[in-house]
Parts: sequence; C-alpha cells; structure tokens
Amino acid sequence: MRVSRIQAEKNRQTVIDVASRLFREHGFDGIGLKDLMKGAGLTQGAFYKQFVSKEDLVAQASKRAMESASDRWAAATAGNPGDPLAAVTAFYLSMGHREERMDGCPVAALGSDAARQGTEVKASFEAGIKEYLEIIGRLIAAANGKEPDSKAMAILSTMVGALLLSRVVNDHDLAQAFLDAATEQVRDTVTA
Amino acid sequence: MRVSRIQAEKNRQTVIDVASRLFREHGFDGIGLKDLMKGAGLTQGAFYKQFVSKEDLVAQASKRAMESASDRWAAATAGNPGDPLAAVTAFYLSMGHREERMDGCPVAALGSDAARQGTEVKASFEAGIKEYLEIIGRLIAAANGKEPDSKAMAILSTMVGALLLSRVVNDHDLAQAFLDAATEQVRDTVTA
DNA sequence: ATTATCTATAGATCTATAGATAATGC
DNA sequence: ATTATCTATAGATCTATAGATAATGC
Repeated sequence: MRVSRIQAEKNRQTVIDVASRLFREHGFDGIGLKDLMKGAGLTQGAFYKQFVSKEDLVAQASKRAMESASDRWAAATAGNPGDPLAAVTAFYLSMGHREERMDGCPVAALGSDAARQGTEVKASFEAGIKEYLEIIGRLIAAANGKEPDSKAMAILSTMVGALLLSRVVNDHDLAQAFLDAATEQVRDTVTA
Repeated sequence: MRVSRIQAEKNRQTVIDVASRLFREHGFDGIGLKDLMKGAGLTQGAFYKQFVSKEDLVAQASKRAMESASDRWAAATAGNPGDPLAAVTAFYLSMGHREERMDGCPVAALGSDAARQGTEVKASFEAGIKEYLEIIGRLIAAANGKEPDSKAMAILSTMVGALLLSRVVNDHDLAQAFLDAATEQVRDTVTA
C-alpha cells in the first residue's frame, strides 16, 4: 500500500496536473475530490495527506494551469520567430482552442469561478496573467515603442474576452466571428 | 398557504430575479435551491411547481440577467446622448462594476460557467450578447461606416475580457490598469 | 375541487476524518 | 517505527419527490 517518498511526490504532482485539467473542464465546484483522485489513479482517502483542503488544491491547480498556459505561449512564439504575436493569436483565437477547455487558457475556462475565490487562488491567476503580459510586451516592444504595458493589457483583454464570448454562444459562425474580430483588432493595435 | 394565481406568478418572477443575482454572485453550482427560494421568501418545496429543474431556472435566470444588463447599457446611452459609447464604457469599465458582480454583466460574472452549460443556457447568453452588439453597432455606425459588426465584436471582447481580468487579480492597481487600457482601446477602435 | 406552498424525506453526493493495511526507511 | 494509501464513515448539503395544509377559483 505505502509507496516511496519519491513516488508519493509524483502522485501529488499528478493530482495537481489532473485537477488543473478537470477544473478547467467542470469548474471548481463541478467536480469532487473522489473523481479528482480517481483521475490520478488514487482514492479519496489519500487526499488529505497531500493537501490541506480542496481550496488548497484549487490554488495549486490554478497555478499549474497558468504555468502550462504561458509555457504554451512561449512555445508558440519560439515556433514562429518571424511573426511571434501572430503565432500566439493563431492558436489562442482558434475554434480548436474554443473547443478544448480542458487544455486551454485557464482565464477563459475558470475566470468567472476564480473571481469568487480567495486571495491565494487569485494570486495564482495574477502571476500567470503577468507572465502573459510580459510575453505580449516583449512582442510588441519590437514593433512599437510607446506604452507597451497598456497595449499589452488591451490585447490580452481582447483575446480573453473573445475566447470567452465564443464559448458562451451556440452559433459557430458567431463564435468564429468573435475570434476573427479579435485577431484583427490585435493586429491593428500593434501596428497603430 | 395557497396564494392567488397572480401572486404565484409574481413569486415565480421574484425567484428568477433573485436567482439572476445570486447566480452571478456564487456561480450556478455555488448556491442551492434552498437558499435561492429563501432569497425569494419561499421554501424549497415550492420550487418544482415553478420550474422543471434547476437547469431550467439557470436558463431563465441567465436570460433575465442578460436582459437587465442590456437595459442598463441602453439607459447609459440614453443618459449621455453626446458621447453614448463613453457612457457605456464609463460604467462597464469601472472599479464599481468590478466589485458588484451580483448586479453586473452576466458574461463576466458567469461566462466560464455558461460555457459548461447546455444549449438553452447558451441561447440565453447568445441573445443578450447580440443585444450588446446591436447597441455598440448603433453607436459606432455614427462615427464610422465600415464593418461595424467586426468592430463591435472586438469592442465587446475587449470590455468583457478587461472586466474579467480585473476581477481575477488581487492587485487593485493592476485591475484599474486593465480597465483603463480597455477604455483607451475602445476609444481608439472607434476613431480608427 | 383545485392548487400554491409547506414540511418532511429519499437517495445521492460532498468535504473531511478515523482507523486499518502494507510497504518504506531507519 | 513510520507513513502513503486504502476502506469506511460522519455529518452536511444537494436535487427532487411525496403528502399535508390552507387558500383560491369555480
């Protein structure tokens, strides 16, 4: 029954990874500890040796989700050095991203939920958002000298808002139109 | 115990109104039927004579919330005929709105939750979003002839995204900066 | 007679805890 | 001896239903 300390820590990390995905899929209140632990191949009983409370896991899973999201942004920019911002918007503002909540941006998937959470969860999101802003800031600094902070915030707002809006409508064409409009807007903001 | 049909219908409407506010505050999964009915001055038992299921109430409360939100937009434009779009952004992109989830925009308050719901709930949001777009479209049509649809979608995305982002960070200054950046962005989009 | 609302409850699920078990680590 | 995980369970809460009650509406 008992496993080694190394394996125990691996299990803990797996729970955080699984939770970061299942929370994005079902919301913080939409999935229980039993199913979260089952997703990691464990039972409910192991949970409280790994975490203080569900809220504790929510904060850690939020952190993990934001880290993997900004890693994905960095990978996209590295994959297209010619037009890195276009590379980011190409995946972020795509119908594929709209349909893969579980592996997508945590701000769009859980932002409304996160707004109701405590300081620690918001701190997890805040750190990830600052990472997003730094990446955007670097990308637009090359093309544009003035007020990169404000422009980066406007760009991020447009992207998050468009993805969220695309997900709450049934009409696929309308969803696509939100993503396209945001793509164009970001392009215009950078060249302005 | 029994009340008149007119009073019964009033009670039903009160439940929808209360739910539209309490859902925005706590999320669809964050409040139960007992507390929703208590908020309307009734007990849990009356619920299933008024609604088919909790999901049914979620759809109706979403519709009500979006209606009252677009009414608020219309009121803001009517209140400042000189610069109606500035009137809308002034309240939408304010710290006051950030802090009043319960009476604020349902897309920001419940968008992540709505993305996980069924067709009926999304239809409620979709109708409200189209209303938002129509209002923005009318306001920018006056100042700008070309592609009002795409511009309206970009503007709405920026507004929703900025409000959501302002709510998931702890730092008030960063929250304010998101709202300010979006305000500026909307202004630039219209005059471009 | 009908019915809007009430109290009560069924059955499921939720978070969290307790004690048993079996492997690790000293 | 310690402890990571297991099974089992406590106590609260959730959605939904059942039957009682008391007022409306015919």
